[in-house]
Amino acid sequence: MSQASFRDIKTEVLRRIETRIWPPGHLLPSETELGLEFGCARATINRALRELAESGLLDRRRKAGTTVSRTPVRKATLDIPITRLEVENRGATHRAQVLLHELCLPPAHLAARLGLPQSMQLLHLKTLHLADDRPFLFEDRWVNQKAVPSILTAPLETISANEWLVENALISSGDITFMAENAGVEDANVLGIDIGTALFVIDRLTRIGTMPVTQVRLAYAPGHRMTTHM
Amino acid sequence: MSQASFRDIKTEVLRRIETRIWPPGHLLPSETELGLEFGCARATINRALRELAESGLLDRRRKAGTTVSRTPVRKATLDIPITRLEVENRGATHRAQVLLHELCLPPAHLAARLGLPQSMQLLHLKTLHLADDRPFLFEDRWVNQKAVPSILTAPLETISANEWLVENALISSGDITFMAENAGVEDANVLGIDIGTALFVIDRLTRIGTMPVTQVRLAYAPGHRMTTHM
DNA sequence: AAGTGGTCTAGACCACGTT
DNA sequence: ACGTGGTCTAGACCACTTC
Repeated sequence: MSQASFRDIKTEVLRRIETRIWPPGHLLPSETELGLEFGCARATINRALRELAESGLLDRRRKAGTTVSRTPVRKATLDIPITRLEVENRGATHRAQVLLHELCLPPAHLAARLGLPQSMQLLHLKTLHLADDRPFLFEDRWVNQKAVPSILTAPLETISANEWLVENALISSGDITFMAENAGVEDANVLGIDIGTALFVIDRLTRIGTMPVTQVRLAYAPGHRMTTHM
Repeated sequence: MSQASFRDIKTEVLRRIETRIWPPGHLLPSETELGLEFGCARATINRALRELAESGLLDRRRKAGTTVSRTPVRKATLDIPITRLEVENRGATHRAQVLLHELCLPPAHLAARLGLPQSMQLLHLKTLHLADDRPFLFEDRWVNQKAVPSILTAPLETISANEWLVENALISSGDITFMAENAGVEDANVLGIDIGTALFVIDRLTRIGTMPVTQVRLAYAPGHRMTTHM
Protein backbone atom coordinates (compact mmCIF):
# COMPACT_ATOMS: atom_id res chain seq x y z
CA MET A 1 0.00 0.00 0.00
CA SER A 2 1.48 3.28 -1.08
CA GLN A 3 -0.45 5.20 1.52
CA ALA A 4 -1.75 3.52 4.63
CA SER A 5 -5.31 4.55 5.43
CA PHE A 6 -7.05 4.00 8.74
CA ARG A 7 -9.01 1.25 7.02
CA ASP A 8 -5.83 -0.56 6.08
CA ILE A 9 -4.67 -0.32 9.68
CA LYS A 10 -7.96 -1.70 10.95
CA THR A 11 -7.78 -4.61 8.52
CA GLU A 12 -4.23 -5.47 9.46
CA VAL A 13 -4.86 -5.19 13.20
CA LEU A 14 -7.95 -7.36 12.78
CA ARG A 15 -5.87 -9.91 10.91
CA ARG A 16 -3.30 -10.04 13.68
CA ILE A 17 -6.04 -10.54 16.24
CA GLU A 18 -7.78 -13.25 14.25
CA THR A 19 -4.61 -15.15 13.53
CA ARG A 20 -3.69 -14.84 17.18
CA ILE A 21 -0.46 -13.06 16.41
CA TRP A 22 -1.98 -10.78 19.01
CA PRO A 23 -3.98 -13.10 21.29
CA PRO A 24 -6.57 -11.94 23.84
CA GLY A 25 -4.88 -9.87 26.51
CA HIS A 26 -1.92 -8.95 24.31
CA LEU A 27 -0.51 -5.46 24.70
CA LEU A 28 -0.22 -3.66 21.39
CA PRO A 29 2.64 -1.32 20.55
CA SER A 30 1.91 2.32 21.31
CA GLU A 31 0.31 4.54 18.69
CA THR A 32 3.64 6.19 18.04
CA GLU A 33 5.36 2.86 17.40
CA LEU A 34 2.56 1.65 15.13
CA GLY A 35 2.76 4.92 13.24
CA LEU A 36 6.40 4.21 12.54
CA GLU A 37 5.70 0.61 11.52
CA PHE A 38 2.91 1.51 9.12
CA GLY A 39 4.53 4.72 7.96
CA CYS A 40 1.62 6.96 8.80
CA ALA A 41 0.69 9.69 11.23
CA ARG A 42 -0.32 8.88 14.77
CA ALA A 43 -3.78 10.35 14.14
CA THR A 44 -4.38 7.66 11.53
CA ILE A 45 -3.44 4.89 13.95
CA ASN A 46 -5.57 6.56 16.57
CA ARG A 47 -8.68 6.51 14.43
CA ALA A 48 -8.19 2.86 13.50
CA LEU A 49 -7.67 1.72 17.07
CA ARG A 50 -10.42 3.94 18.42
CA GLU A 51 -12.94 2.41 16.04
CA LEU A 52 -11.84 -1.12 16.88
CA ALA A 53 -12.15 -0.29 20.57
CA GLU A 54 -15.65 1.08 19.99
CA SER A 55 -16.68 -2.19 18.43
CA GLY A 56 -15.41 -4.00 21.49
CA LEU A 57 -12.31 -5.74 20.16
CA LEU A 58 -9.72 -3.63 21.93
CA ASP A 59 -9.45 -2.12 25.38
CA ARG A 60 -7.68 1.21 25.59
CA ARG A 61 -6.46 3.00 28.68
CA ARG A 62 -4.10 5.90 29.00
CA LYS A 63 -0.70 4.92 30.19
CA ALA A 64 -1.71 1.25 30.34
CA GLY A 65 -1.92 1.09 26.56
CA THR A 66 -4.07 -0.88 24.14
CA THR A 67 -4.81 -4.57 24.68
CA VAL A 68 -6.79 -7.17 22.78
CA SER A 69 -10.03 -7.66 24.68
CA ARG A 70 -10.31 -10.93 26.60
CA THR A 71 -14.07 -10.73 26.56
CA PRO A 72 -14.97 -9.24 23.23
CA VAL A 73 -18.43 -7.95 23.96
CA ARG A 74 -19.79 -7.94 20.48
CA LYS A 75 -21.85 -4.91 19.78
CA ALA A 76 -24.65 -5.46 17.37
CA THR A 77 -26.25 -2.28 16.09
CA LEU A 78 -29.91 -2.49 15.35
CA ASP A 79 -31.74 -0.11 13.12
CA ILE A 80 -35.04 1.01 14.56
CA PRO A 81 -36.88 2.47 11.60
CA ILE A 82 -40.32 3.96 11.30
CA THR A 83 -42.83 1.15 10.81
CA ARG A 84 -43.97 2.41 7.43
CA LEU A 85 -40.41 2.29 6.11
CA GLU A 86 -39.84 -1.10 7.69
CA VAL A 87 -42.78 -2.44 5.72
CA GLU A 88 -41.88 -0.64 2.51
CA ASN A 89 -38.31 -1.83 2.68
CA ARG A 90 -39.71 -5.35 2.45
CA GLY A 91 -41.34 -4.40 -0.79
CA ALA A 92 -44.82 -4.36 0.68
CA THR A 93 -47.49 -1.68 0.84
CA HIS A 94 -48.06 -0.13 4.22
CA ARG A 95 -51.44 0.77 5.63
CA ALA A 96 -52.50 1.50 9.18
CA GLN A 97 -55.85 1.26 10.98
CA VAL A 98 -56.43 3.30 14.09
CA LEU A 99 -58.33 1.01 16.44
CA LEU A 100 -58.43 3.31 19.45
CA HIS A 101 -57.82 7.01 19.91
CA GLU A 102 -58.84 8.46 23.25
CA LEU A 103 -57.76 10.56 26.18
CA CYS A 104 -57.87 8.62 29.40
CA LEU A 105 -56.17 7.93 32.70
CA PRO A 106 -53.25 5.55 32.54
CA PRO A 107 -53.05 2.39 34.63
CA ALA A 108 -51.07 2.85 37.83
CA HIS A 109 -48.01 0.89 36.75
CA LEU A 110 -47.64 2.96 33.60
CA ALA A 111 -48.00 6.29 35.39
CA ALA A 112 -45.36 5.15 37.85
CA ARG A 113 -43.07 4.03 35.10
CA LEU A 114 -43.36 7.33 33.29
CA GLY A 115 -43.03 9.27 36.52
CA LEU A 116 -46.29 11.11 35.87
CA PRO A 117 -49.22 11.62 38.25
CA GLN A 118 -51.91 9.01 37.79
CA SER A 119 -54.50 11.75 37.66
CA MET A 120 -53.11 13.10 34.39
CA GLN A 121 -54.86 12.07 31.22
CA LEU A 122 -52.75 10.57 28.46
CA LEU A 123 -53.50 9.93 24.83
CA HIS A 124 -54.05 6.22 24.27
CA LEU A 125 -53.66 4.92 20.72
CA LYS A 126 -54.00 1.44 19.33
CA THR A 127 -52.98 0.93 15.74
CA LEU A 128 -52.78 -2.07 13.47
CA HIS A 129 -50.12 -1.83 10.79
CA LEU A 130 -50.68 -3.86 7.65
CA ALA A 131 -48.22 -5.04 5.04
CA ASP A 132 -49.97 -5.79 1.78
CA ASP A 133 -53.19 -5.82 3.78
CA ARG A 134 -51.98 -8.54 6.12
CA PRO A 135 -51.47 -7.82 9.83
CA PHE A 136 -47.85 -6.87 10.44
CA LEU A 137 -47.67 -5.11 13.77
CA PHE A 138 -50.02 -4.25 16.60
CA GLU A 139 -49.04 -0.98 18.24
CA ASP A 140 -50.33 0.03 21.68
CA ARG A 141 -49.15 3.52 22.54
CA TRP A 142 -49.52 6.11 25.30
CA VAL A 143 -48.51 9.68 24.62
CA ASN A 144 -47.78 12.40 27.15
CA GLN A 145 -49.85 15.28 25.80
CA LYS A 146 -47.94 17.73 27.98
CA ALA A 147 -44.76 16.89 26.13
CA VAL A 148 -46.30 17.26 22.66
CA PRO A 149 -49.59 19.18 22.96
CA SER A 150 -49.99 19.53 19.23
CA ILE A 151 -50.48 15.77 18.82
CA LEU A 152 -54.07 16.21 19.96
CA THR A 153 -54.85 17.93 16.70
CA ALA A 154 -52.61 15.81 14.48
CA PRO A 155 -54.28 13.87 11.66
CA LEU A 156 -53.39 10.47 13.06
CA GLU A 157 -55.67 8.75 10.58
CA THR A 158 -53.33 9.86 7.81
CA ILE A 159 -49.92 9.77 9.41
CA SER A 160 -48.99 7.24 12.07
CA ALA A 161 -48.28 8.52 15.55
CA ASN A 162 -44.84 6.98 15.24
CA GLU A 163 -44.03 9.03 12.19
CA TRP A 164 -45.70 12.17 13.46
CA LEU A 165 -43.66 12.07 16.65
CA VAL A 166 -40.45 11.59 14.74
CA GLU A 167 -41.18 14.60 12.54
CA ASN A 168 -42.52 16.87 15.24
CA ALA A 169 -40.78 15.96 18.44
CA LEU A 170 -37.29 14.73 17.96
CA ILE A 171 -36.60 12.24 20.65
CA SER A 172 -33.31 12.47 22.42
CA SER A 173 -33.20 9.35 24.53
CA GLY A 174 -35.06 6.20 25.29
CA ASP A 175 -35.06 2.64 26.53
CA ILE A 176 -35.85 -0.32 24.35
CA THR A 177 -36.67 -3.81 25.56
CA PHE A 178 -37.02 -6.88 23.37
CA MET A 179 -38.90 -9.94 24.55
CA ALA A 180 -41.16 -12.82 23.62
CA GLU A 181 -44.76 -13.03 24.78
CA ASN A 182 -47.60 -15.45 24.24
CA ALA A 183 -50.40 -13.72 22.34
CA GLY A 184 -53.26 -12.62 24.58
CA VAL A 185 -56.91 -12.36 23.56
CA GLU A 186 -56.55 -8.87 22.11
CA ASP A 187 -53.30 -9.68 20.26
CA ALA A 188 -54.95 -12.75 18.76
CA ASN A 189 -58.05 -10.88 17.66
CA VAL A 190 -56.21 -7.97 16.16
CA LEU A 191 -53.48 -9.95 14.42
CA GLY A 192 -55.81 -12.75 13.40
CA ILE A 193 -53.85 -15.54 15.08
CA ASP A 194 -54.36 -18.11 17.81
CA ILE A 195 -54.12 -17.22 21.47
CA GLY A 196 -50.77 -18.32 22.84
CA THR A 197 -48.79 -17.86 19.63
CA ALA A 198 -45.28 -16.63 20.39
CA LEU A 199 -44.93 -12.96 19.52
CA PHE A 200 -41.83 -10.85 19.19
CA VAL A 201 -42.48 -7.78 21.29
CA ILE A 202 -40.64 -4.49 21.58
CA ASP A 203 -41.31 -2.10 24.41
CA ARG A 204 -40.01 1.40 23.96
CA LEU A 205 -40.04 4.42 26.23
CA THR A 206 -38.79 7.69 24.83
CA ARG A 207 -38.02 11.06 26.33
CA ILE A 208 -37.09 14.57 25.39
CA GLY A 209 -34.47 15.45 27.93
CA THR A 210 -35.97 13.94 31.08
CA MET A 211 -39.61 14.40 30.12
CA PRO A 212 -41.33 11.17 29.06
CA VAL A 213 -42.94 11.51 25.66
CA THR A 214 -44.35 8.15 24.74
CA GLN A 215 -44.46 4.52 25.76
CA VAL A 216 -45.27 1.93 23.17
CA ARG A 217 -45.66 -1.83 22.95
CA LEU A 218 -45.09 -3.27 19.50
CA ALA A 219 -46.31 -6.81 18.96
CA TYR A 220 -45.14 -8.21 15.63
CA ALA A 221 -47.09 -10.78 13.68
CA PRO A 222 -45.76 -14.36 14.02
CA GLY A 223 -42.62 -15.14 12.07
CA HIS A 224 -41.12 -11.68 12.44
CA ARG A 225 -37.36 -11.67 12.65
CA MET A 226 -35.01 -8.90 13.51
CA THR A 227 -31.64 -9.40 11.90
CA THR A 228 -28.34 -7.68 12.17
CA HIS A 229 -24.77 -8.16 11.22
CA MET A 230 -21.69 -8.04 13.39
CA MET B 1 -16.49 27.59 26.09
CA SER B 2 -12.91 28.71 25.77
CA GLN B 3 -12.08 25.87 23.44
CA ALA B 4 -14.76 24.16 21.41
CA SER B 5 -14.41 20.38 21.50
CA PHE B 6 -16.12 17.97 19.14
CA ARG B 7 -18.41 17.09 22.05
CA ASP B 8 -19.50 20.70 22.40
CA ILE B 9 -20.24 20.82 18.71
CA LYS B 10 -22.29 17.63 18.93
CA THR B 11 -24.28 18.98 21.85
CA GLU B 12 -25.00 22.27 20.12
CA VAL B 13 -25.95 20.65 16.84
CA LEU B 14 -28.21 18.23 18.71
CA ARG B 15 -29.82 21.16 20.48
CA ARG B 16 -30.51 22.90 17.20
CA ILE B 17 -32.07 19.73 15.82
CA GLU B 18 -34.21 19.09 18.89
CA THR B 19 -35.44 22.64 19.11
CA ARG B 20 -36.16 22.50 15.39
CA ILE B 21 -33.91 25.47 14.64
CA TRP B 22 -32.69 22.93 12.10
CA PRO B 23 -35.80 20.88 11.24
CA PRO B 24 -35.76 17.55 9.38
CA GLY B 25 -34.45 18.08 5.86
CA HIS B 26 -32.58 21.26 6.74
CA LEU B 27 -29.24 21.81 5.03
CA LEU B 28 -26.50 22.61 7.50
CA PRO B 29 -23.72 25.07 6.76
CA SER B 30 -20.58 23.48 5.34
CA GLU B 31 -17.85 22.22 7.64
CA THR B 32 -15.74 25.23 6.78
CA GLU B 33 -18.51 27.67 7.71
CA LEU B 34 -19.27 25.85 10.96
CA GLY B 35 -15.58 25.90 11.77
CA LEU B 36 -15.64 29.67 11.50
CA GLU B 37 -18.80 29.96 13.57
CA PHE B 38 -17.52 27.76 16.39
CA GLY B 39 -13.97 28.98 16.11
CA CYS B 40 -12.41 25.60 15.67
CA ALA B 41 -10.66 23.53 13.01
CA ARG B 42 -12.63 21.81 10.29
CA ALA B 43 -11.42 18.43 11.54
CA THR B 44 -13.23 19.06 14.82
CA ILE B 45 -16.48 19.87 13.04
CA ASN B 46 -15.93 16.83 10.85
CA ARG B 47 -15.67 14.46 13.77
CA ALA B 48 -18.77 15.88 15.45
CA LEU B 49 -20.89 15.66 12.31
CA ARG B 50 -19.51 12.28 11.34
CA GLU B 51 -20.51 10.79 14.69
CA LEU B 52 -23.98 12.31 14.51
CA ALA B 53 -24.35 10.88 11.03
CA GLU B 54 -23.25 7.46 12.29
CA SER B 55 -25.98 7.53 14.89
CA GLY B 56 -28.49 8.29 12.18
CA LEU B 57 -29.39 11.90 12.88
CA LEU B 58 -27.66 13.48 9.91
CA ASP B 59 -27.26 12.53 6.28
CA ARG B 60 -23.99 13.52 4.66
CA ARG B 61 -23.14 13.49 0.99
CA ARG B 62 -20.23 15.04 -0.81
CA LYS B 63 -21.14 18.16 -2.70
CA ALA B 64 -24.76 17.88 -1.52
CA GLY B 65 -23.76 18.71 2.04
CA THR B 66 -25.12 17.71 5.43
CA THR B 67 -28.84 17.59 6.15
CA VAL B 68 -30.94 16.72 9.17
CA SER B 69 -32.33 13.26 8.55
CA ARG B 70 -36.04 13.12 7.74
CA THR B 71 -36.20 9.55 8.90
CA PRO B 72 -33.88 9.28 11.84
CA VAL B 73 -33.19 5.57 11.89
CA ARG B 74 -32.34 5.13 15.49
CA LYS B 75 -29.47 2.77 16.02
CA ALA B 76 -29.61 0.76 19.18
CA THR B 77 -26.41 -1.02 20.07
CA LEU B 78 -26.76 -4.32 21.82
CA ASP B 79 -24.03 -5.96 23.81
CA ILE B 80 -23.71 -9.67 23.08
CA PRO B 81 -21.71 -11.00 26.00
CA ILE B 82 -20.55 -14.48 26.87
CA THR B 83 -23.37 -16.33 28.60
CA ARG B 84 -21.40 -16.86 31.79
CA LEU B 85 -20.82 -13.13 32.11
CA GLU B 86 -24.42 -12.40 31.26
CA VAL B 87 -25.50 -14.57 34.17
CA GLU B 88 -22.87 -13.28 36.56
CA ASN B 89 -23.71 -9.67 35.73
CA ARG B 90 -27.17 -10.42 37.09
CA GLY B 91 -25.59 -11.42 40.36
CA ALA B 92 -26.28 -15.10 39.87
CA THR B 93 -24.01 -18.13 39.81
CA HIS B 94 -23.44 -19.68 36.43
CA ARG B 95 -23.28 -23.40 35.78
CA ALA B 96 -23.57 -25.35 32.55
CA GLN B 97 -24.60 -28.92 31.77
CA VAL B 98 -23.49 -30.53 28.55
CA LEU B 99 -26.48 -32.52 27.35
CA LEU B 100 -25.06 -33.65 24.03
CA HIS B 101 -21.57 -33.76 22.61
CA GLU B 102 -21.12 -35.71 19.40
CA LEU B 103 -19.75 -35.66 15.90
CA CYS B 104 -22.46 -36.19 13.33
CA LEU B 105 -23.76 -35.19 9.96
CA PRO B 106 -25.72 -31.94 9.88
CA PRO B 107 -29.27 -31.73 8.57
CA ALA B 108 -29.44 -30.63 4.95
CA HIS B 109 -30.75 -27.12 5.60
CA LEU B 110 -27.93 -26.39 8.01
CA ALA B 111 -25.22 -27.66 5.67
CA ALA B 112 -26.68 -25.50 2.94
CA ARG B 113 -26.84 -22.48 5.18
CA LEU B 114 -23.23 -22.89 6.22
CA GLY B 115 -22.15 -23.61 2.68
CA LEU B 116 -20.54 -26.89 3.71
CA PRO B 117 -20.94 -30.32 2.11
CA GLN B 118 -23.59 -32.37 3.81
CA SER B 119 -21.18 -35.28 4.00
CA MET B 120 -18.93 -33.43 6.41
CA GLN B 121 -19.29 -34.25 10.06
CA LEU B 122 -19.82 -31.36 12.46
CA LEU B 123 -19.59 -31.16 16.21
CA HIS B 124 -23.05 -30.98 17.72
CA LEU B 125 -23.37 -29.59 21.23
CA LYS B 126 -26.38 -29.05 23.40
CA THR B 127 -25.85 -27.20 26.64
CA LEU B 128 -28.14 -26.00 29.39
CA HIS B 129 -26.96 -22.89 31.16
CA LEU B 130 -28.16 -22.41 34.72
CA ALA B 131 -28.37 -19.25 36.79
CA ASP B 132 -28.45 -20.07 40.50
CA ASP B 133 -29.30 -23.63 39.45
CA ARG B 134 -32.38 -22.55 37.55
CA PRO B 135 -32.60 -23.01 33.78
CA PHE B 136 -31.48 -19.83 32.06
CA LEU B 137 -30.64 -20.68 28.47
CA PHE B 138 -30.76 -23.72 26.23
CA GLU B 139 -27.95 -23.66 23.69
CA ASP B 140 -27.99 -25.83 20.58
CA ARG B 141 -24.74 -25.43 18.67
CA TRP B 142 -23.00 -26.84 15.60
CA VAL B 143 -19.28 -26.29 15.18
CA ASN B 144 -17.24 -26.60 12.01
CA GLN B 145 -14.32 -28.74 13.16
CA LYS B 146 -12.35 -27.78 10.07
CA ALA B 147 -12.37 -24.15 11.18
CA VAL B 148 -11.29 -24.92 14.75
CA PRO B 149 -9.84 -28.45 14.89
CA SER B 150 -8.61 -28.06 18.43
CA ILE B 151 -12.15 -27.84 19.77
CA LEU B 152 -12.37 -31.63 19.52
CA THR B 153 -9.97 -31.93 22.42
CA ALA B 154 -11.23 -28.93 24.37
CA PRO B 155 -12.54 -29.59 27.90
CA LEU B 156 -16.07 -28.49 27.12
CA GLU B 157 -17.32 -29.85 30.43
CA THR B 158 -15.30 -27.17 32.18
CA ILE B 159 -15.45 -24.23 29.82
CA SER B 160 -18.47 -23.52 27.66
CA ALA B 161 -18.07 -23.83 23.91
CA ASN B 162 -19.13 -20.22 23.64
CA GLU B 163 -16.30 -19.06 25.83
CA TRP B 164 -13.79 -21.47 24.38
CA LEU B 165 -14.50 -20.23 20.89
CA VAL B 166 -14.14 -16.63 21.94
CA GLU B 167 -10.75 -17.31 23.48
CA ASN B 168 -9.43 -19.61 20.80
CA ALA B 169 -10.96 -18.53 17.54
CA LEU B 170 -11.68 -14.87 17.40
CA ILE B 171 -14.69 -14.39 15.27
CA SER B 172 -14.61 -11.64 12.74
CA SER B 173 -18.12 -11.49 11.41
CA GLY B 174 -21.52 -12.95 11.86
CA ASP B 175 -25.24 -12.67 11.46
CA ILE B 176 -27.60 -12.44 14.40
CA THR B 177 -31.33 -12.96 14.27
CA PHE B 178 -33.74 -12.31 17.10
CA MET B 179 -37.18 -13.90 17.17
CA ALA B 180 -39.92 -15.40 19.26
CA GLU B 181 -40.79 -19.10 19.16
CA ASN B 182 -43.23 -21.32 20.93
CA ALA B 183 -41.38 -23.87 23.05
CA GLY B 184 -41.18 -27.29 21.45
CA VAL B 185 -41.01 -30.60 23.27
CA GLU B 186 -37.26 -30.49 23.75
CA ASP B 187 -37.24 -26.83 24.84
CA ALA B 188 -39.97 -27.58 27.35
CA ASN B 189 -38.20 -30.62 28.77
CA VAL B 190 -34.83 -28.97 29.06
CA LEU B 191 -36.02 -25.64 30.43
CA GLY B 192 -38.69 -27.21 32.62
CA ILE B 193 -41.59 -25.27 31.16
CA ASP B 194 -44.83 -25.95 29.31
CA ILE B 195 -44.87 -26.69 25.62
CA GLY B 196 -45.93 -23.59 23.70
CA THR B 197 -44.49 -21.06 26.12
CA ALA B 198 -43.15 -18.03 24.22
CA LEU B 199 -39.37 -18.09 24.13
CA PHE B 200 -36.96 -15.36 23.17
CA VAL B 201 -34.60 -16.95 20.66
CA ILE B 202 -31.35 -15.77 19.18
CA ASP B 203 -29.84 -17.44 16.15
CA ARG B 204 -26.24 -16.64 15.47
CA LEU B 205 -23.93 -17.66 12.65
CA THR B 206 -20.30 -16.67 12.91
CA ARG B 207 -17.38 -16.80 10.56
CA ILE B 208 -13.66 -16.27 10.41
CA GLY B 209 -13.19 -14.44 7.17
CA THR B 210 -15.58 -16.35 4.92
CA MET B 211 -15.26 -19.72 6.66
CA PRO B 212 -18.27 -20.61 8.80
CA VAL B 213 -17.26 -21.47 12.35
CA THR B 214 -20.38 -22.06 14.33
CA GLN B 215 -24.14 -21.82 14.21
CA VAL B 216 -26.06 -21.60 17.44
CA ARG B 217 -29.64 -21.32 18.59
CA LEU B 218 -30.07 -19.77 22.02
CA ALA B 219 -33.46 -20.27 23.63
CA TYR B 220 -33.84 -18.16 26.77
CA ALA B 221 -36.00 -19.20 29.68
CA PRO B 222 -39.38 -17.42 29.81
CA GLY B 223 -39.32 -13.84 31.01
CA HIS B 224 -35.96 -13.03 29.50
CA ARG B 225 -35.60 -9.46 28.34
CA MET B 226 -32.97 -7.82 26.30
CA THR B 227 -32.68 -4.13 27.05
CA THR B 228 -30.76 -1.29 25.58
CA HIS B 229 -30.62 2.44 25.68
CA MET B 230 -30.74 4.89 22.80
C1' DA C 1 7.55 11.42 37.16
C1' DA C 2 6.73 9.41 32.96
C1' DG C 3 4.26 7.19 29.31
C1' DT C 4 0.08 6.44 27.04
C1' DG C 5 -4.04 7.67 24.68
C1' DG C 6 -7.37 11.90 23.74
C1' DT C 7 -7.93 15.73 21.21
C1' DC C 8 -7.16 19.98 18.51
C1' DT C 9 -4.90 22.60 14.73
C1' DA C 10 -3.69 24.30 10.13
C1' DG C 11 -2.88 22.82 6.06
C1' DA C 12 -3.16 19.74 2.17
C1' DC C 13 -4.91 16.66 -1.36
C1' DC C 14 -8.38 13.79 -2.99
C1' DA C 15 -13.02 11.49 -4.19
C1' DC C 16 -17.34 12.02 -5.17
C1' DG C 17 -21.54 13.79 -6.91
C1' DT C 18 -23.95 17.65 -8.54
C1' DT C 19 -24.11 20.97 -12.00
C1' DA D 1 -16.08 22.55 -13.38
C1' DC D 2 -16.79 23.05 -8.79
C1' DG D 3 -18.07 22.53 -3.95
C1' DT D 4 -18.62 19.35 -0.49
C1' DG D 5 -17.17 15.90 2.64
C1' DG D 6 -13.24 12.21 3.44
C1' DT D 7 -8.92 11.62 4.93
C1' DC D 8 -3.97 12.21 6.02
C1' DT D 9 -0.10 14.84 8.11
C1' DA D 10 3.06 16.92 11.51
C1' DG D 11 2.98 18.99 15.40
C1' DA D 12 1.23 20.31 19.84
C1' DC D 13 -0.80 20.19 24.42
C1' DC D 14 -3.42 17.85 27.71
C1' DA D 15 -5.58 14.12 30.85
C1' DC D 16 -5.33 10.16 32.87
C1' DT D 17 -3.10 6.25 35.03
C1' DT D 18 0.30 3.75 36.51
C1' DC D 19 4.85 3.59 38.54
